[in-house]
Amino acid sequence: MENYHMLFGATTHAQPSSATPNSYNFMATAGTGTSGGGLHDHDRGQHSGHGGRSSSSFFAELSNNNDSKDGGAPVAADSGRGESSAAAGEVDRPAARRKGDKKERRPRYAFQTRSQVDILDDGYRWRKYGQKAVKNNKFPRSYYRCTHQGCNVKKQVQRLSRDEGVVVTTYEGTHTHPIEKSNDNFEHILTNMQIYSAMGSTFSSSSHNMFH
DNA sequence: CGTTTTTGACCCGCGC
DNA sequence: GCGCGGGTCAAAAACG
Repeated sequence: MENYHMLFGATTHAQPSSATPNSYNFMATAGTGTSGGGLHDHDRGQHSGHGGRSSSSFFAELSNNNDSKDGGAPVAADSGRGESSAAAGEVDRPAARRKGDKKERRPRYAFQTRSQVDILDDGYRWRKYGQKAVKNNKFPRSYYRCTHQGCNVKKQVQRLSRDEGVVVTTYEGTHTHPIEKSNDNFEHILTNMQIYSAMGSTFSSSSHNMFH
C-alpha cells in the first residue's frame, strides 16, 4: 500500500482543502434493535472531551426503532460463521444465541464524503477483513474492524461508481476505548466539513436505491 | 518477526 | 429448495 497514512493536511494526496472544500453528507441509521423497545442511549460517548464538543456529538444517535424491516443489512450479532472447521475438533456450532439477548444494540452511522482517499483517518486503527463487490457499484466495498480487543466496531467503505470522488463510510457499533491518535485530527475535519443534508431513517429502506 | 492486507471460500437471509 | 447478494473467515502473502 501506499504510505499516506498520516494526517489530512500533511498528506499530499488529500486534495488541498484550500481550494475545494470537502463536502460531506451525513446520515445515520437506527441500530438493529432486535429486542424492540429498549434502546437506551446511555452515555457511551466519553471520548475525552478535551476542548469543544466531543466527536460523539457528531454521531448523533438516531434511534428510530420503527417497525418495518430494518435496513438492507440484517446485521445480527456475529454468530453464524460455521466455517470449515468441520473435521477439526469441536467448535461448538453457532446457534444458541437468539431470544432476548440484552446486548444487541449496534448503532450504525453512515456518512458520505468527497475525497480522493477511501480511508479517512478517524483516529482508530482498523484492520481490513474483507472486500466484496456489490451489485450496482463498480467499486468494491471494503470491510474493516477495529483492532482493539473487545471493541467490535466495524466499518465499511465504499466508493460510488458514479462519482469516483464520493466515498460512503459506514460505522457500526460504538468504540469502547479511547482513540489512539489525537482527536484534533477529527475535529479538524468536522470544522472543515460541510454537512449538506442529513438523511433520515428513510435511508434504510433499501441499500440498492441509495447507491443508485 | 509481528501485524495487516489480500483473496477465495463459506455462510446466511431472503426472494423466487 | 435453490440461487443471488452480501458479509465474514482464514490462510498466505505483503509490509514495517
